[in-house]
Amino acid sequence: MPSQAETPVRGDDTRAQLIDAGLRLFGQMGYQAVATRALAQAAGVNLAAIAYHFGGKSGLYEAVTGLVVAEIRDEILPAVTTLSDAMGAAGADRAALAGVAERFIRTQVAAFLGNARRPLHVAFVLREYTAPTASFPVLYDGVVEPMHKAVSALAGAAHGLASDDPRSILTAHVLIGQIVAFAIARAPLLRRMGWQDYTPERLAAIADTVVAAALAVLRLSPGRADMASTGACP
Amino acid sequence: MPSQAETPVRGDDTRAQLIDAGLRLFGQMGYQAVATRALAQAAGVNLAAIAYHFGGKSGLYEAVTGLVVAEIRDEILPAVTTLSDAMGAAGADRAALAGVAERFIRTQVAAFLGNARRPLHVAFVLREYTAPTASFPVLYDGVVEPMHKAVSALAGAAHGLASDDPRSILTAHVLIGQIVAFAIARAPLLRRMGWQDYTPERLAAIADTVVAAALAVLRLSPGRADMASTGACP
DNA sequence: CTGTTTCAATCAATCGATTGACTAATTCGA
DNA sequence: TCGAATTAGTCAATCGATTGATTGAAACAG
Repeated sequence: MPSQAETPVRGDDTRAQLIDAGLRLFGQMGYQAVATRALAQAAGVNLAAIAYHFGGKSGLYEAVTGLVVAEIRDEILPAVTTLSDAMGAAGADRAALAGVAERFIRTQVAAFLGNARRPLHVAFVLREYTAPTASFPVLYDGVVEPMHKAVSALAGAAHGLASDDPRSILTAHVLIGQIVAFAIARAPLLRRMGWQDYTPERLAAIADTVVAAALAVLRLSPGRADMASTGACP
Repeated sequence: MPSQAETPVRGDDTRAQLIDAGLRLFGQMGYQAVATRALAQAAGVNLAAIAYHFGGKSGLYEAVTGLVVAEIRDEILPAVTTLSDAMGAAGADRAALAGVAERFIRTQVAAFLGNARRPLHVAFVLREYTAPTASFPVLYDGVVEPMHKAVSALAGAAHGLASDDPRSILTAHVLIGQIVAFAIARAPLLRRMGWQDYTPERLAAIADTVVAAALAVLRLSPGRADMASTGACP
Protein backbone atom coordinates (compact mmCIF):
# COMPACT_ATOMS: atom_id res chain seq x y z
CA MET A 1 0.00 0.00 0.00
CA PRO A 2 1.27 3.46 -0.86
CA SER A 3 2.40 5.41 2.14
CA GLN A 4 2.60 9.01 1.16
CA ALA A 5 0.04 11.76 0.71
CA GLU A 6 -2.64 9.39 -0.44
CA THR A 7 -5.83 11.34 -0.78
CA PRO A 8 -8.26 9.11 -2.63
CA VAL A 9 -10.58 11.84 -3.83
CA ARG A 10 -13.79 10.26 -4.86
CA GLY A 11 -13.87 11.10 -8.56
CA ASP A 12 -10.23 10.28 -9.21
CA ASP A 13 -10.87 6.68 -10.14
CA THR A 14 -13.55 7.62 -12.64
CA ARG A 15 -11.25 10.20 -14.19
CA ALA A 16 -8.39 7.73 -14.45
CA GLN A 17 -10.59 5.06 -15.97
CA LEU A 18 -11.89 7.47 -18.58
CA ILE A 19 -8.43 8.75 -19.47
CA ASP A 20 -7.12 5.20 -19.80
CA ALA A 21 -10.05 4.21 -22.00
CA GLY A 22 -9.47 7.35 -24.04
CA LEU A 23 -5.83 6.46 -24.56
CA ARG A 24 -6.76 3.04 -25.88
CA LEU A 25 -9.71 4.05 -28.03
CA PHE A 26 -8.43 7.37 -29.36
CA GLY A 27 -5.10 5.79 -30.22
CA GLN A 28 -6.66 2.93 -32.11
CA MET A 29 -9.66 4.53 -33.75
CA GLY A 30 -8.96 8.25 -33.89
CA TYR A 31 -10.78 11.07 -32.19
CA GLN A 32 -13.92 11.36 -34.26
CA ALA A 33 -14.37 7.61 -34.63
CA VAL A 34 -14.70 7.08 -30.89
CA ALA A 35 -18.16 7.50 -29.44
CA THR A 36 -18.58 8.93 -25.97
CA ARG A 37 -20.74 5.93 -25.16
CA ALA A 38 -17.90 3.62 -26.14
CA LEU A 39 -15.57 5.58 -23.88
CA ALA A 40 -17.97 5.39 -20.96
CA GLN A 41 -18.55 1.69 -21.47
CA ALA A 42 -14.86 0.88 -21.81
CA ALA A 43 -14.15 2.87 -18.66
CA GLY A 44 -17.05 1.27 -16.82
CA VAL A 45 -18.51 4.64 -15.89
CA ASN A 46 -21.58 6.58 -16.75
CA LEU A 47 -21.80 8.62 -19.91
CA ALA A 48 -22.42 11.85 -18.03
CA ALA A 49 -19.09 11.50 -16.23
CA ILE A 50 -17.29 12.68 -19.37
CA ALA A 51 -19.02 16.02 -19.38
CA TYR A 52 -18.81 16.29 -15.62
CA HIS A 53 -15.08 15.65 -15.31
CA PHE A 54 -13.70 16.94 -18.59
CA GLY A 55 -16.35 19.27 -19.94
CA GLY A 56 -16.84 17.06 -22.98
CA LYS A 57 -15.18 14.71 -25.40
CA SER A 58 -12.53 17.21 -26.46
CA GLY A 59 -11.60 17.87 -22.85
CA LEU A 60 -11.08 14.17 -22.31
CA TYR A 61 -8.83 14.07 -25.36
CA GLU A 62 -6.71 16.86 -23.91
CA ALA A 63 -6.50 14.98 -20.64
CA VAL A 64 -5.30 11.89 -22.51
CA THR A 65 -2.67 14.04 -24.18
CA GLY A 66 -1.50 15.14 -20.76
CA LEU A 67 -1.26 11.55 -19.58
CA VAL A 68 0.78 10.54 -22.61
CA VAL A 69 3.20 13.38 -22.06
CA ALA A 70 3.47 12.62 -18.35
CA GLU A 71 4.05 8.88 -18.76
CA ILE A 72 6.61 9.34 -21.51
CA ARG A 73 8.37 12.02 -19.51
CA ASP A 74 8.61 9.65 -16.56
CA GLU A 75 9.66 6.54 -18.45
CA ILE A 76 11.56 7.76 -21.52
CA LEU A 77 13.12 11.09 -20.75
CA PRO A 78 15.12 9.97 -17.68
CA ALA A 79 17.21 7.88 -20.06
CA VAL A 80 17.62 10.97 -22.20
CA THR A 81 19.05 12.86 -19.24
CA THR A 82 21.30 9.92 -18.47
CA LEU A 83 22.49 9.97 -22.08
CA SER A 84 23.43 13.64 -21.89
CA ASP A 85 25.38 13.12 -18.69
CA ALA A 86 27.14 10.00 -19.94
CA MET A 87 28.11 11.73 -23.17
CA GLY A 88 29.76 14.47 -21.20
CA ALA A 89 31.67 11.90 -19.18
CA ALA A 90 32.73 9.97 -22.26
CA GLY A 91 34.21 13.04 -23.91
CA ALA A 92 36.32 12.19 -26.95
CA ASP A 93 36.74 8.53 -25.99
CA ARG A 94 34.99 6.75 -28.85
CA ALA A 95 34.99 3.39 -27.11
CA ALA A 96 33.29 4.94 -24.12
CA LEU A 97 30.89 6.76 -26.43
CA ALA A 98 30.05 3.43 -28.07
CA GLY A 99 29.17 2.00 -24.69
CA VAL A 100 27.03 5.00 -23.88
CA ALA A 101 25.23 4.74 -27.21
CA GLU A 102 24.63 1.01 -26.89
CA ARG A 103 23.21 1.37 -23.38
CA PHE A 104 20.95 4.19 -24.54
CA ILE A 105 19.67 2.35 -27.58
CA ARG A 106 19.08 -0.82 -25.61
CA THR A 107 17.23 1.12 -22.94
CA GLN A 108 15.06 2.80 -25.53
CA VAL A 109 14.27 -0.46 -27.33
CA ALA A 110 13.21 -1.98 -24.03
CA ALA A 111 11.19 1.12 -23.18
CA PHE A 112 9.45 1.23 -26.56
CA LEU A 113 8.82 -2.48 -27.06
CA GLY A 114 9.00 -4.08 -23.64
CA ASN A 115 6.36 -1.95 -21.99
CA ALA A 116 2.84 -3.14 -22.71
CA ARG A 117 1.60 0.41 -22.43
CA ARG A 118 3.98 1.95 -24.94
CA PRO A 119 2.11 0.89 -28.11
CA LEU A 120 -0.81 2.92 -26.83
CA HIS A 121 1.39 5.99 -26.53
CA VAL A 122 2.95 5.40 -29.92
CA ALA A 123 -0.42 4.98 -31.60
CA PHE A 124 -1.72 8.14 -29.99
CA VAL A 125 1.30 10.21 -30.98
CA LEU A 126 1.21 8.75 -34.49
CA ARG A 127 -2.34 9.99 -34.96
CA GLU A 128 -1.14 13.47 -34.13
CA TYR A 129 1.60 13.13 -36.73
CA THR A 130 -0.71 12.27 -39.61
CA ALA A 131 -3.67 14.38 -38.48
CA PRO A 132 -2.40 17.06 -36.09
CA THR A 133 -4.78 18.67 -33.63
CA ALA A 134 -4.28 21.25 -30.91
CA SER A 135 -2.50 18.53 -28.93
CA PHE A 136 0.37 18.24 -31.39
CA PRO A 137 2.42 21.13 -29.96
CA VAL A 138 1.91 19.70 -26.48
CA LEU A 139 3.30 16.34 -27.53
CA TYR A 140 6.08 17.84 -29.60
CA ASP A 141 7.35 20.23 -26.98
CA GLY A 142 6.80 17.76 -24.15
CA VAL A 143 8.43 14.62 -25.47
CA VAL A 144 9.37 14.65 -29.15
CA GLU A 145 11.78 17.54 -29.18
CA PRO A 146 13.66 16.62 -25.97
CA MET A 147 14.17 13.10 -27.27
CA HIS A 148 15.13 14.30 -30.73
CA LYS A 149 17.62 16.83 -29.42
CA ALA A 150 19.32 14.28 -27.20
CA VAL A 151 19.76 11.83 -30.06
CA SER A 152 20.94 14.66 -32.30
CA ALA A 153 23.65 15.40 -29.75
CA LEU A 154 24.64 11.74 -29.79
CA ALA A 155 24.77 11.67 -33.58
CA GLY A 156 26.73 14.89 -33.64
CA ALA A 157 29.26 13.62 -31.11
CA ALA A 158 29.72 10.38 -33.02
CA HIS A 159 30.10 12.07 -36.39
CA GLY A 160 32.13 15.03 -35.19
CA LEU A 161 29.38 17.52 -36.00
CA ALA A 162 27.51 20.11 -34.01
CA SER A 163 24.37 18.74 -32.39
CA ASP A 164 22.26 21.30 -34.27
CA ASP A 165 23.91 20.50 -37.59
CA PRO A 166 21.17 19.47 -40.04
CA ARG A 167 23.06 16.25 -40.71
CA SER A 168 23.04 15.43 -37.01
CA ILE A 169 19.31 16.05 -36.81
CA LEU A 170 18.58 13.93 -39.88
CA THR A 171 20.76 11.13 -38.55
CA ALA A 172 18.90 11.34 -35.25
CA HIS A 173 15.68 10.98 -37.18
CA VAL A 174 17.03 7.84 -38.80
CA LEU A 175 18.09 6.40 -35.44
CA ILE A 176 14.75 7.10 -33.78
CA GLY A 177 12.92 5.76 -36.82
CA GLN A 178 14.82 2.48 -36.52
CA ILE A 179 13.44 1.92 -33.03
CA VAL A 180 9.95 3.23 -33.53
CA ALA A 181 9.56 1.13 -36.68
CA PHE A 182 9.19 -1.93 -34.49
CA ALA A 183 6.46 -0.27 -32.48
CA ILE A 184 4.59 1.12 -35.47
CA ALA A 185 4.92 -1.71 -37.97
CA ARG A 186 4.32 -4.36 -35.35
CA ALA A 187 1.46 -6.12 -37.13
CA PRO A 188 3.24 -6.66 -40.47
CA LEU A 189 6.47 -7.70 -38.73
CA LEU A 190 4.67 -10.31 -36.66
CA ARG A 191 3.14 -11.73 -39.81
CA ARG A 192 6.44 -11.58 -41.66
CA MET A 193 8.22 -13.47 -38.88
CA GLY A 194 5.40 -15.91 -38.31
CA TRP A 195 5.13 -14.65 -34.75
CA GLN A 196 2.02 -14.29 -32.68
CA ASP A 197 3.49 -11.78 -30.28
CA TYR A 198 6.70 -10.29 -29.01
CA THR A 199 8.42 -12.46 -26.41
CA PRO A 200 11.48 -11.61 -24.29
CA GLU A 201 13.68 -13.69 -26.58
CA ARG A 202 12.32 -12.00 -29.67
CA LEU A 203 12.67 -8.58 -28.09
CA ALA A 204 16.30 -9.42 -27.35
CA ALA A 205 16.84 -10.32 -31.00
CA ILE A 206 15.24 -7.04 -32.05
CA ALA A 207 17.38 -5.13 -29.57
CA ASP A 208 20.55 -6.78 -30.89
CA THR A 209 19.60 -5.86 -34.45
CA VAL A 210 18.73 -2.27 -33.62
CA VAL A 211 21.85 -1.78 -31.49
CA ALA A 212 24.06 -3.16 -34.24
CA ALA A 213 22.36 -0.93 -36.80
CA ALA A 214 22.56 2.17 -34.61
CA LEU A 215 26.25 1.68 -33.83
CA ALA A 216 26.91 1.17 -37.52
CA VAL A 217 25.11 4.39 -38.39
CA LEU A 218 27.05 6.18 -35.67
CA ARG A 219 30.30 4.62 -36.91
CA LEU A 220 31.02 3.28 -33.45
CA SER A 221 32.47 -0.17 -32.76
CA PRO A 222 30.43 -2.41 -30.50
CA GLY A 223 32.00 -3.30 -27.18
CA ARG A 224 31.56 -7.03 -27.62
CA ALA A 225 31.09 -8.91 -30.85
CA ASP A 226 27.53 -10.12 -30.67
CA MET A 227 26.61 -9.13 -34.18
CA ALA A 228 26.14 -11.51 -37.03
CA SER A 229 28.25 -9.38 -39.28
CA THR A 230 30.43 -10.98 -41.86
CA GLY A 231 30.81 -7.78 -43.81
CA ALA A 232 34.31 -6.51 -44.21
CA CYS A 233 35.32 -3.19 -42.79
CA PRO A 234 38.33 -2.33 -44.92
CA MET B 1 -4.19 15.19 -73.34
CA PRO B 2 -3.64 11.46 -73.06
CA SER B 3 -3.51 9.68 -76.35
CA GLN B 4 -3.77 5.98 -75.78
CA ALA B 5 -6.62 3.56 -75.19
CA GLU B 6 -8.67 6.21 -73.53
CA THR B 7 -12.17 4.87 -73.06
CA PRO B 8 -13.89 7.42 -70.90
CA VAL B 9 -16.81 5.33 -69.78
CA ARG B 10 -19.25 7.66 -68.19
CA GLY B 11 -19.17 6.35 -64.66
CA ASP B 12 -15.39 6.14 -64.48
CA ASP B 13 -14.87 9.75 -63.50
CA THR B 14 -17.35 9.60 -60.65
CA ARG B 15 -15.78 6.36 -59.43
CA ALA B 16 -12.28 7.80 -59.60
CA GLN B 17 -13.29 10.98 -57.82
CA LEU B 18 -14.88 8.99 -55.02
CA ILE B 19 -11.90 6.66 -54.64
CA ASP B 20 -9.51 9.58 -54.56
CA ALA B 21 -11.60 11.37 -51.96
CA GLY B 22 -11.73 8.14 -49.99
CA LEU B 23 -7.95 7.81 -50.05
CA ARG B 24 -7.53 11.31 -48.65
CA LEU B 25 -10.29 11.20 -46.05
CA PHE B 26 -9.92 7.60 -44.90
CA GLY B 27 -6.17 8.02 -44.62
CA GLN B 28 -6.43 11.17 -42.56
CA MET B 29 -9.49 10.54 -40.42
CA GLY B 30 -9.98 6.78 -40.33
CA TYR B 31 -12.85 4.75 -41.67
CA GLN B 32 -15.53 5.39 -39.08
CA ALA B 33 -14.74 9.07 -38.75
CA VAL B 34 -15.48 9.78 -42.40
CA ALA B 35 -19.11 10.51 -43.27
CA THR B 36 -20.49 9.42 -46.60
CA ARG B 37 -21.72 12.96 -47.09
CA ALA B 38 -18.18 14.24 -46.61
CA LEU B 39 -16.94 11.72 -49.18
CA ALA B 40 -19.56 12.78 -51.71
CA GLN B 41 -18.84 16.45 -51.16
CA ALA B 42 -15.06 16.03 -51.38
CA ALA B 43 -15.49 14.06 -54.59
CA GLY B 44 -17.95 16.58 -55.99
CA VAL B 45 -20.53 13.91 -56.67
CA ASN B 46 -23.89 13.01 -55.28
CA LEU B 47 -24.32 11.00 -52.14
CA ALA B 48 -26.27 8.30 -53.94
CA ALA B 49 -23.31 7.60 -56.22
CA ILE B 50 -21.53 5.77 -53.39
CA ALA B 51 -24.23 3.15 -53.09
CA TYR B 52 -24.60 2.96 -56.85
CA HIS B 53 -20.95 2.34 -57.65
CA PHE B 54 -19.63 0.61 -54.54
CA GLY B 55 -22.67 -0.74 -52.77
CA GLY B 56 -21.90 1.36 -49.73
CA LYS B 57 -19.19 2.94 -47.64
CA SER B 58 -17.36 -0.32 -46.99
CA GLY B 59 -17.27 -1.10 -50.70
CA LEU B 60 -15.68 2.26 -51.35
CA TYR B 61 -13.07 1.52 -48.70
CA GLU B 62 -12.19 -1.74 -50.41
CA ALA B 63 -11.90 0.10 -53.71
CA VAL B 64 -9.52 2.58 -52.09
CA THR B 65 -7.47 -0.36 -50.81
CA GLY B 66 -7.27 -1.64 -54.36
CA LEU B 67 -6.08 1.72 -55.61
CA VAL B 68 -3.37 1.91 -52.96
CA VAL B 69 -2.12 -1.56 -53.85
CA ALA B 70 -2.21 -0.79 -57.56
CA GLU B 71 -0.38 2.53 -57.33
CA ILE B 72 2.29 1.19 -55.01
CA ARG B 73 2.73 -1.87 -57.20
CA ASP B 74 3.26 0.37 -60.20
CA GLU B 75 5.57 2.91 -58.57
CA ILE B 76 7.44 1.02 -55.84
CA LEU B 77 7.66 -2.63 -56.79
CA PRO B 78 9.39 -2.15 -60.16
CA ALA B 79 12.41 -0.96 -58.22
CA VAL B 80 12.11 -4.09 -56.11
CA THR B 81 12.33 -6.27 -59.21
CA THR B 82 15.28 -4.23 -60.41
CA LEU B 83 16.95 -4.79 -57.05
CA SER B 84 16.57 -8.55 -57.29
CA ASP B 85 18.03 -8.63 -60.79
CA ALA B 86 20.90 -6.33 -59.91
CA MET B 87 21.74 -8.38 -56.84
CA GLY B 88 22.02 -11.45 -58.96
CA ALA B 89 24.34 -9.62 -61.34
CA ALA B 90 26.49 -8.27 -58.52
CA GLY B 91 27.07 -11.71 -57.05
CA ALA B 92 29.79 -11.73 -54.41
CA ASP B 93 31.26 -8.40 -55.53
CA ARG B 94 30.70 -6.23 -52.46
CA ALA B 95 31.57 -3.00 -54.26
CA ALA B 96 28.98 -3.80 -56.90
CA LEU B 97 26.51 -4.75 -54.18
CA ALA B 98 27.11 -1.40 -52.52
CA GLY B 99 26.24 0.35 -55.75
CA VAL B 100 23.11 -1.73 -56.13
CA ALA B 101 22.08 -0.97 -52.56
CA GLU B 102 22.71 2.74 -52.90
CA ARG B 103 20.71 2.99 -56.10
CA PHE B 104 17.85 1.07 -54.52
CA ILE B 105 17.77 3.16 -51.34
CA ARG B 106 17.97 6.40 -53.30
CA THR B 107 15.16 5.26 -55.57
CA GLN B 108 12.99 4.35 -52.61
CA VAL B 109 13.64 7.62 -50.81
CA ALA B 110 12.61 9.50 -53.93
CA ALA B 111 9.58 7.29 -54.35
CA PHE B 112 8.47 7.66 -50.72
CA LEU B 113 9.19 11.34 -50.23
CA GLY B 114 9.29 12.90 -53.68
CA ASN B 115 5.83 11.86 -54.76
CA ALA B 116 3.09 14.14 -53.49
CA ARG B 117 0.67 11.24 -53.51
CA ARG B 118 2.76 8.93 -51.34
CA PRO B 119 1.86 10.43 -47.96
CA LEU B 120 -1.73 9.50 -48.71
CA HIS B 121 -0.70 5.90 -49.29
CA VAL B 122 1.47 5.85 -46.20
CA ALA B 123 -1.27 7.28 -44.00
CA PHE B 124 -3.75 4.75 -45.33
CA VAL B 125 -1.44 1.78 -44.80
CA LEU B 126 -0.50 3.09 -41.36
CA ARG B 127 -4.13 3.01 -40.30
CA GLU B 128 -4.26 -0.64 -41.24
CA TYR B 129 -1.17 -1.26 -39.13
CA THR B 130 -2.60 0.18 -35.93
CA ALA B 131 -6.21 -0.86 -36.52
CA PRO B 132 -6.27 -3.71 -39.04
CA THR B 133 -9.40 -4.37 -41.04
CA ALA B 134 -10.22 -6.88 -43.76
CA SER B 135 -8.00 -4.82 -46.05
CA PHE B 136 -4.84 -5.54 -44.10
CA PRO B 137 -4.10 -8.89 -45.77
CA VAL B 138 -4.67 -7.25 -49.14
CA LEU B 139 -2.11 -4.56 -48.40
CA TYR B 140 0.32 -6.96 -46.76
CA ASP B 141 0.29 -9.56 -49.52
CA GLY B 142 0.13 -6.96 -52.26
CA VAL B 143 2.88 -4.56 -51.30
CA VAL B 144 4.35 -5.02 -47.81
CA GLU B 145 5.64 -8.56 -48.10
CA PRO B 146 7.15 -8.21 -51.60
CA MET B 147 9.01 -5.11 -50.48
CA HIS B 148 10.07 -6.67 -47.21
CA LYS B 149 11.32 -9.85 -48.84
CA ALA B 150 13.40 -7.96 -51.38
CA VAL B 151 15.08 -5.88 -48.69
CA SER B 152 15.59 -9.02 -46.61
CA ALA B 153 17.43 -10.55 -49.53
CA LEU B 154 19.60 -7.44 -49.76
CA ALA B 155 20.36 -7.54 -46.03
CA GLY B 156 21.09 -11.25 -46.21
CA ALA B 157 23.46 -10.83 -49.14
CA ALA B 158 25.30 -7.99 -47.42
CA HIS B 159 25.61 -9.82 -44.11
CA GLY B 160 26.28 -13.26 -45.55
CA LEU B 161 23.04 -14.70 -44.24
CA ALA B 162 20.13 -16.44 -45.84
CA SER B 163 17.40 -14.03 -46.96
CA ASP B 164 14.90 -15.77 -44.70
CA ASP B 165 17.22 -15.69 -41.69
CA PRO B 166 15.44 -13.87 -38.86
CA ARG B 167 18.39 -11.50 -38.58
CA SER B 168 18.05 -10.62 -42.27
CA ILE B 169 14.36 -9.93 -41.82
CA LEU B 170 14.89 -7.78 -38.75
CA THR B 171 17.64 -5.85 -40.49
CA ALA B 172 15.30 -5.31 -43.44
CA HIS B 173 12.75 -3.94 -41.01
CA VAL B 174 15.35 -1.49 -39.73
CA LEU B 175 16.26 -0.39 -43.26
CA ILE B 176 12.65 0.14 -44.31
CA GLY B 177 11.96 1.95 -41.05
CA GLN B 178 14.80 4.36 -41.80
CA ILE B 179 13.09 5.45 -45.00
CA VAL B 180 9.48 5.39 -43.90
CA ALA B 181 10.33 7.41 -40.78
CA PHE B 182 10.63 10.47 -42.99
CA ALA B 183 7.20 9.87 -44.47
CA ILE B 184 5.49 9.10 -41.18
CA ALA B 185 7.17 11.57 -38.86
CA ARG B 186 7.07 14.34 -41.41
CA ALA B 187 5.28 16.90 -39.25
CA PRO B 188 7.67 16.74 -36.28
CA LEU B 189 10.74 16.69 -38.53
CA LEU B 190 9.59 19.80 -40.36
CA ARG B 191 9.15 21.58 -37.04
CA ARG B 192 12.46 20.28 -35.75
CA MET B 193 14.31 21.53 -38.83
CA GLY B 194 12.41 24.79 -39.02
CA TRP B 195 11.15 23.79 -42.45
CA GLN B 196 7.80 24.54 -43.96
CA ASP B 197 7.93 21.74 -46.49
CA TYR B 198 10.22 19.29 -48.22
CA THR B 199 12.12 20.84 -51.15
CA PRO B 200 14.31 19.08 -53.71
CA GLU B 201 17.44 20.25 -51.87
CA ARG B 202 16.12 19.03 -48.54
CA LEU B 203 15.04 15.71 -50.05
CA ALA B 204 18.57 15.32 -51.39
CA ALA B 205 19.97 15.89 -47.92
CA ILE B 206 17.57 13.30 -46.52
CA ALA B 207 18.50 10.85 -49.25
CA ASP B 208 22.22 11.31 -48.51
CA THR B 209 21.62 10.67 -44.82
CA VAL B 210 19.48 7.60 -45.39
CA VAL B 211 21.86 6.15 -47.98
CA ALA B 212 24.81 6.60 -45.64
CA ALA B 213 22.89 5.03 -42.79
CA ALA B 214 21.66 2.10 -44.88
CA LEU B 215 25.11 1.34 -46.28
CA ALA B 216 26.52 1.48 -42.77
CA VAL B 217 23.91 -0.99 -41.53
CA LEU B 218 24.65 -3.24 -44.48
CA ARG B 219 28.40 -2.91 -43.82
CA LEU B 220 28.95 -1.78 -47.37
CA SER B 221 31.37 0.99 -48.35
CA PRO B 222 29.86 3.83 -50.35
CA GLY B 223 31.12 4.16 -53.88
CA ARG B 224 32.08 7.78 -53.52
CA ALA B 225 32.80 9.59 -50.29
CA ASP B 226 29.87 11.97 -49.94
CA MET B 227 29.27 11.24 -46.31
CA ALA B 228 30.05 13.53 -43.44
CA SER B 229 31.69 10.74 -41.54
CA THR B 230 34.63 11.43 -39.34
CA GLY B 231 34.27 8.20 -37.46
CA ALA B 232 37.09 5.74 -37.71
CA CYS B 233 36.56 2.31 -39.18
CA PRO B 234 39.30 0.28 -37.52
C1' DC C 1 -33.76 3.18 -75.21
C1' DT C 2 -30.25 2.34 -71.73
C1' DG C 3 -27.11 3.24 -68.39
C1' DT C 4 -25.56 6.92 -65.39
C1' DT C 5 -26.22 10.75 -62.26
C1' DT C 6 -28.49 14.12 -59.57
C1' DC C 7 -31.81 15.41 -56.33
C1' DA C 8 -34.91 15.58 -52.42
C1' DA C 9 -36.74 12.89 -49.05
C1' DT C 10 -36.90 9.50 -45.68
C1' DC C 11 -35.59 5.63 -42.53
C1' DA C 12 -33.79 3.68 -38.10
C1' DA C 13 -29.72 4.17 -35.55
C1' DT C 14 -26.37 6.65 -33.31
C1' DC C 15 -23.99 10.88 -32.24
C1' DG C 16 -22.41 14.50 -28.30
C1' DA C 17 -24.42 16.86 -24.85
C1' DT C 18 -27.65 18.00 -21.22
C1' DT C 19 -31.03 17.45 -17.67
C1' DG C 20 -33.00 16.51 -13.09
C1' DA C 21 -33.23 13.09 -9.69
C1' DC C 22 -30.62 10.40 -6.59
C1' DT C 23 -26.71 8.75 -3.37
C1' DA C 24 -22.94 9.44 -0.53
C1' DA C 25 -19.54 11.95 1.59
C1' DT C 26 -18.32 16.37 3.79
C1' DT C 27 -19.10 20.59 6.25
C1' DC C 28 -21.09 23.46 9.50
C1' DG C 29 -23.36 25.73 13.48
C1' DA C 30 -25.23 25.00 17.93
C1' DT D 1 -22.32 15.36 19.38
C1' DC D 2 -26.01 15.94 16.42
C1' DG D 3 -28.69 16.94 12.41
C1' DA D 4 -29.34 19.96 8.66
C1' DA D 5 -27.08 22.03 4.70
C1' DT D 6 -23.74 21.69 1.14
C1' DT D 7 -21.06 19.47 -2.20
C1' DA D 8 -19.30 15.93 -5.36
C1' DG D 9 -20.39 12.29 -8.00
C1' DT D 10 -23.30 9.02 -10.46
C1' DC D 11 -27.32 7.70 -12.93
C1' DA D 12 -31.14 6.91 -16.41
C1' DA D 13 -33.51 9.49 -19.63
C1' DT D 14 -33.75 12.55 -23.20
C1' DC D 15 -32.49 16.42 -26.43
C1' DG D 16 -31.58 17.96 -31.33
C1' DA D 17 -28.40 16.80 -34.79
C1' DT D 18 -26.13 13.65 -37.67
C1' DT D 19 -25.00 9.06 -39.18
C1' DG D 20 -25.19 5.32 -43.28
C1' DA D 21 -28.37 3.71 -46.20
C1' DT D 22 -32.23 3.65 -49.28
C1' DT D 23 -35.87 5.16 -52.25
C1' DG D 24 -38.23 7.09 -56.42
C1' DA D 25 -38.60 10.54 -59.63
C1' DA D 26 -36.27 13.41 -62.73
C1' DA D 27 -32.34 14.84 -65.66
C1' DC D 28 -28.53 13.57 -68.31
C1' DA D 29 -25.67 11.46 -72.10
C1' DG D 30 -24.52 7.99 -75.59
